[in-house]
Amino acid sequence: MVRAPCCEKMGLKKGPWTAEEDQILISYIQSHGHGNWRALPKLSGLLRCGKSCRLRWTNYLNPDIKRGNFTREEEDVIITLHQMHGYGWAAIAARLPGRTDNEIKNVWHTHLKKRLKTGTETTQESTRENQIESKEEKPTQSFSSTDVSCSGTTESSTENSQNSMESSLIHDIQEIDESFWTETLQMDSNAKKNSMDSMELMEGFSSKFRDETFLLSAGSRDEDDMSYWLRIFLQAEELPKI
DNA sequence: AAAGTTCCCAACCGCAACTCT
DNA sequence: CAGAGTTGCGGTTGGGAACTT
Repeated sequence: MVRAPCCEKMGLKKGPWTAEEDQILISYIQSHGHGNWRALPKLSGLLRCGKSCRLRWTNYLNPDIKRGNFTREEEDVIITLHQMHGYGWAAIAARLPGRTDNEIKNVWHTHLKKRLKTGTETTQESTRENQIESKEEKPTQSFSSTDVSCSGTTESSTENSQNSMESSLIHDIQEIDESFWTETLQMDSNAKKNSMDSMELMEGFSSKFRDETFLLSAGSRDEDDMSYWLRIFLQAEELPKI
């Protein structure tokens, strides 16, 4: 497969985006959508390659993106899913509404890796990080709950109660077997074919669960409540094949 | 206050998968 | 079915901000 020439084309701008460029991209997508990224720069008048436009939009300008720091719960979700998926950032991002794969990747490399390391150094559990570092063997569903809950070693007493809740959730996550992810990823693939985006997929999940009524035990729906999504994952094992 | 170092994140690169003709 | 074009993903990097000496 011959790679299509991209930014090396003369005349295309690289580097940080200016506010004007952002505005052009936003207004163009708002009025025309982004059917063809490659044609978008030409049509919108931007001196950027389509790839750069797509990245700028998906990682920064998209209004669906949740800005700001990651919550403790989000970080724990990343750690947990990472231990299951390996470096499947896109798969993890699909399960953290409003977060991008790039963002998650950055958080992992800047915070979570260290956090895990610090945690593992202070406990008897030092093997997991080594396994992760050793270039990601196939992700496995069998891991110790202490691997995750040990992260962040010096917690305040208020955080301790939160940690115990997280530990409980994480313990539940361990119960999800590989077939869940196989099926979920298959759903992702099918959803892509149907042009569903990840949010629609998640909505599909939640409405499906509501239909099944077992969401009754999952608490109230709140887009920003990571516990909600965690519970969705936990109960997804019972999801009938779509 | 200045120089050096570390941290963080937006953006780029290259590959692979997917879609279209 | 093959090949060209397009999109998505993960790895990596450049440079500004924050911190330390």
